[in-house]
Amino acid sequence: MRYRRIPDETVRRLPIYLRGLMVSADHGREHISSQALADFVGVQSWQIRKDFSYFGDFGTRGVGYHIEKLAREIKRILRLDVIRKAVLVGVGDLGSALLSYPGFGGYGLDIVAAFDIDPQKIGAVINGVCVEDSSRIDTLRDRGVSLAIVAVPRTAAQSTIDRLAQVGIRGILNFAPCKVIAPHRVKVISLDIAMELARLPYYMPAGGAGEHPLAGRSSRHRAS
Amino acid sequence: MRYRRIPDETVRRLPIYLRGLMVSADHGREHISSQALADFVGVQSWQIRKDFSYFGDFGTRGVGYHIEKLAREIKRILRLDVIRKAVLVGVGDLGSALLSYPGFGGYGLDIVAAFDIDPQKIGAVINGVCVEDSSRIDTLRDRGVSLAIVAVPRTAAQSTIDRLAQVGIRGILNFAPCKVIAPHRVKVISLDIAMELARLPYYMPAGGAGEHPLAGRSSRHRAS
DNA sequence: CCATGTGAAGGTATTCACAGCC
DNA sequence: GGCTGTGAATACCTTCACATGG
Repeated sequence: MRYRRIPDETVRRLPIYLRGLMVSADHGREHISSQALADFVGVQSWQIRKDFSYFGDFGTRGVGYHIEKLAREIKRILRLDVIRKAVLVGVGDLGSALLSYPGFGGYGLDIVAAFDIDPQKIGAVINGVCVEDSSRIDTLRDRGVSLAIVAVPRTAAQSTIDRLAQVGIRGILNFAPCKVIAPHRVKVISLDIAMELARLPYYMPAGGAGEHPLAGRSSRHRAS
Repeated sequence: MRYRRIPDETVRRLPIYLRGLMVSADHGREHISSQALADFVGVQSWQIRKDFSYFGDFGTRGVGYHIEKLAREIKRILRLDVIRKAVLVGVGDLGSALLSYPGFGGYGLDIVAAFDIDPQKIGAVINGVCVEDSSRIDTLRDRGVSLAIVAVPRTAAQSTIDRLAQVGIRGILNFAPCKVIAPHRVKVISLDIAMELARLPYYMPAGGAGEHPLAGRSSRHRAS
């Protein structure tokens, strides 16, 4: 059935499929079955078919999915079919690493500017991007940027996000380990690296010292 | 009711509560209500109470939760009640940033070693940790390390994880953008930064160019 | 009274099994 | 024969409403 609402969990998996398809496309094959893609990306084949079923029929029965076409379609759905400009705020260790991070290009994401309040850092050029003073965030209004990555200390996160929201940024990836709020028109996704690592010990099978008896090995959902 | 299985989604939120409690403890208060904690961490109050209900009665009706006691209890459940040693493999830009990342300590996580194959990097000291040759991963067997962070290129991820599994690592946080497999006794959580950023455009309310009509503003689950 | 803890209801996502089509 | 697409069944999680206890 076409055009049901796409579940959030499906949206979460679409980039995984896209990543797999982009790598898979290099292998020279033209079509791929849900089973083959499943093996490649680590999701069950029926889950893949179900996910794809939410937005029409891309597959050919008996053949599989046309890799190129499917990748294009997923990009369209995720709105990754245009180059999108992003900026980085907070050029600390993590921020610098993100500026040099090669993975964004594959999704059509392009970091075009970086900001920091530290005079020592302003003027530095990292991976072709010049670090500007944070006060110049205001100039973003006219630069056609829709995305921002926030890698500032916790105490500066909320004010940074307020500022970005004011100048028309519409999506923010936040690395600061705290709750932040933004206007409805701005979507924020938060990523707390330490928290992810902190989740690991719970799932590690017993084997060290005193262990509690609760941890179920269940996890149907997102294994990671 | 005590001792039902703890839902995965609850486990995912426990570190959020812990983070909030640790910050909140500094404010001098001794007790906190589910409502106050809810406002602070950005989760609904009944969700918090439900989550806590899976592992016994920590609260006092009419008063709230004892911050110190609750934090200790959450740490115990997440098995963060001991200092855990972690290692980093892959000292590139991201790896270096992670070595300097100050957030792990709060959860009792301590990065005690780092590995890379690049001779240029071996011997360097970052944040008090000396970079060793990757061949020395084998020496981990006797160093009492249970966690590893993998920040190597995609092509090296699987072999790195195989190696870590062999020497007794039991939990891995993987930053390489690909599917990886590990023995059952090893829990892997994967984090693909570019993929998170790629998820943003889908959720950004219309306002630019041609937009598709599907994006529901639903998202009951994890807003981020 | 105030705030917790929890059955019950409601909603969402996963999993199955197979009809339908190439 | 092989593979997709999907209703139905199942499992899980969220949300509500209120009994229960300090």
